Amino acid sequence: MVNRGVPEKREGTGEEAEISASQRGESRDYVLDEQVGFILRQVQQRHAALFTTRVGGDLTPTQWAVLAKLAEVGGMSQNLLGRQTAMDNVTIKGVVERLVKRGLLVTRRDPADPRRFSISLSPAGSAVYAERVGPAREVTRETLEPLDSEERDALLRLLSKLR
Amino acid sequence: MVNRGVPEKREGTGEEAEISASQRGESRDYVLDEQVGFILRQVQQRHAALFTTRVGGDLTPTQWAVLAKLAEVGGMSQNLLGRQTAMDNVTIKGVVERLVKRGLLVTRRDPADPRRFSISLSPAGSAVYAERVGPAREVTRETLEPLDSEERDALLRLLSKLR
DNA sequence: CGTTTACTGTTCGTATACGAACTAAAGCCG
DNA sequence: CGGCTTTAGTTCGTATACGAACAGTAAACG
Repeated sequence: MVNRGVPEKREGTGEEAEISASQRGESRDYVLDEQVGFILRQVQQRHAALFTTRVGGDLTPTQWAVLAKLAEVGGMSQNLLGRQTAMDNVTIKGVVERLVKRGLLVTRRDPADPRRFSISLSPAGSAVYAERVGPAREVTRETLEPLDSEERDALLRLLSKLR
Repeated sequence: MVNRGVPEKREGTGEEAEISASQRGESRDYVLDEQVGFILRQVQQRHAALFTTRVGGDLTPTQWAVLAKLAEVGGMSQNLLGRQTAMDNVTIKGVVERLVKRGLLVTRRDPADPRRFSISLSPAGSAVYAERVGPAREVTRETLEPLDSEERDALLRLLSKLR
């Protein structure tokens, strides 16, 4: 049903505004709703909404990722933490800053390398993690709820290939 | 106390981090890298990077979505456009605003309903769409490149269920 | 040893994304 | 008609996300 041949070609440039490209039929079928990037964005929006509902609006998915990673492997430098949680060094800085301000993280200068400082969970951070890891699992479960067990495995396998 | 045979490795940063929940074994296995939300975020990051490379940094995926939707179905109100492109009314406002400022969109008040105005592509907007729809297709192709044809269909089918 | 390169963290600017609260106008209904 | 609800669009505030450019230090290497 979907045209898969993909012969690339030609754009007529001199055109009138009101007649859309697809209406002229000159560009084969670029349907927004079928583009993987657009679908991905919507799935992530749904996930984020579930996260807010279940885990709570005072913790965002990115902030949770930081707490979870630190709970998982312990303290590490800010930049490494960013890499482990898929954030660039500007983003991780902001996230850490806000979590420190809320008392969930503690930072301390690394004596071996004065450029970096080690970041770890505070007792309050550990408590928040312990308290919300259940809801966080629920979010994962609910996100995948429309799929059966076999489909879930397949999806995670395929998505992981695209990371 | 649940002591499984899974040895949690410490990082060699030479510090005594808090004892993590997973190290205590009190929370069964919440591994960030296996959570669908975390994977989704990474896949979207990869897609966004490809988009910037291929389509160009002066157009974001969301801006492209607006152009593509308008090219597909023609003019419509701002809020409807937002719904069609999966943006809330605040986000779509900002996106439209920036595209109007760049001359890619035109707006005009709806005489039948003075609250709303109709948004459509300007000639310049149509030209930009025609010029970049090819690269945009490339982005979709490259994003899915790690998968074979069968896997791509499966992924899109599964993702669509989670929208 | 000193130079070059790489890494850590920073600030600045721009662009999504969304909750909350608001104005104004349309639609509905008794 | 008048009142209630819904919708279209706006403003404000906060939180990712990332490119670009920067300073300071570590590491590599000749």
